[in-house]
Amino acid sequence: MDAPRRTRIQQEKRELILEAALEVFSTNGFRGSTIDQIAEAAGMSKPNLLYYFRRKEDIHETLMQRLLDTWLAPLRELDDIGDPLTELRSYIRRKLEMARDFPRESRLFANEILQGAPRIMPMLEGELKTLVDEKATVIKGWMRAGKIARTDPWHLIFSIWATTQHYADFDVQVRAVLGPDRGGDGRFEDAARFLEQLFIDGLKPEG
Amino acid sequence: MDAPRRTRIQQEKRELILEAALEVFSTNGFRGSTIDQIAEAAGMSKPNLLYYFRRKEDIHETLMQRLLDTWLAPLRELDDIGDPLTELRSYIRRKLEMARDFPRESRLFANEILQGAPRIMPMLEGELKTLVDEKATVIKGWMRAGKIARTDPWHLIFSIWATTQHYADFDVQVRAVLGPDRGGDGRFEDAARFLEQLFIDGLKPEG
DNA sequence: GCAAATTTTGACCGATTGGACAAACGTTAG
DNA sequence: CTAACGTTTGTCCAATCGGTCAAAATTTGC
Repeated sequence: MDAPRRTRIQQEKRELILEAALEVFSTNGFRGSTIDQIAEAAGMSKPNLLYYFRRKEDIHETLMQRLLDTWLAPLRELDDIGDPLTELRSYIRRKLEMARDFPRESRLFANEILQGAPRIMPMLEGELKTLVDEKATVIKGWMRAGKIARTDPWHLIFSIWATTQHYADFDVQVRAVLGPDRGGDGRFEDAARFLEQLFIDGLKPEG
Repeated sequence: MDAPRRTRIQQEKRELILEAALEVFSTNGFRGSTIDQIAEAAGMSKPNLLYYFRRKEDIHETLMQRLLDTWLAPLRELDDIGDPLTELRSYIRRKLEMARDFPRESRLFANEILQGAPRIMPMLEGELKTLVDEKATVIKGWMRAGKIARTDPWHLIFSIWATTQHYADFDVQVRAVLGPDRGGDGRFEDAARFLEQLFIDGLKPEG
């Protein structure tokens, strides 16, 4: 690997650009975003931005690489030690917190997948699949031990991704449907309570 | 309302264009799609296409209007008659079938929401919110009657949307993770089985 | 303080884009 | 057959796009 060897200004400005690009890319998609938009959001001129990143794709690629690490962190933490139901509950909670705290990252990822994941397909089939398969084995162990109900571990993970990321990716729809009164900051706590109940007990009446 | 008064050729060609545009828009987003791409997919020249739809936005708008009707149909069908758990089960099944049979429509919708729903926001706050509120009342009735567990009806509906649409919107990721053997046509039946179990019984071990 | 290296800018370029337009071509009703 | 109408095409345009480049301004190392 090549040593970056970056100036102080380079480090700062690159961060500034990446922050601006995250904002722009996550709301307009890659092709829907222009270098001018990113440059303006970063408070600099287009040629100046291109001094730090020579191509538009380089910005997107750098953003993507950083994203993937933090994005998979919660799943990596899912561990065999501790009570299985508690482990799953806290995985759901962590994912929901990420949707709340990093909605732009979630949307950037969603945009990429929606468009067929042209730039991260190898990572999906490689690193991601390996990690999920590994965790699926852990979950299967819990099922064999009678700690949680027997079901499909892969689709379980999908459903956790889907329900939690929904609150970032479909945020405008969630807020529109909940309305001004219920769509405020409390919506994430409501979601957390609901998801816990759903994943643990399901919908069938008690008794 | 103005009478369309369309020729036979106009009807046919407009359908052809809309079909091509659905394909292109759903995979590239609005800004990521060009009139040339749509024209080529429809097998006609760009000026010819512009004879039937004067602006690119007109195509998208027409597509969106049609989409919304069919998109909300399953929720409209959710009815007070019949067994509540059965009703919910078949709502989930219908939504999953739509994800399987109309993935392009799902992605078109997801793209629009991801970008802040600039063109359908009034519909989300109006028609959609009204419908969801109405069905939430029905579900609340089921809870009061002890037919299903007490929980938040709105977030329940969100979670059904999220889990089912995930199989259309994140299809490439689902297939990449499941791999060639489990990612084939059977993945929807696996998903249906899993979701039914999740929503009815949850994950806690039987006993 | 000065020279070298780094950063910023304005002007510019070719390619692509959404769209206009008039002329050519086809279809249809009388 | 023909005139009116509907359809298709080639050409063109202005705006926007990603990106280049050399010169100016600034920072940095000594």
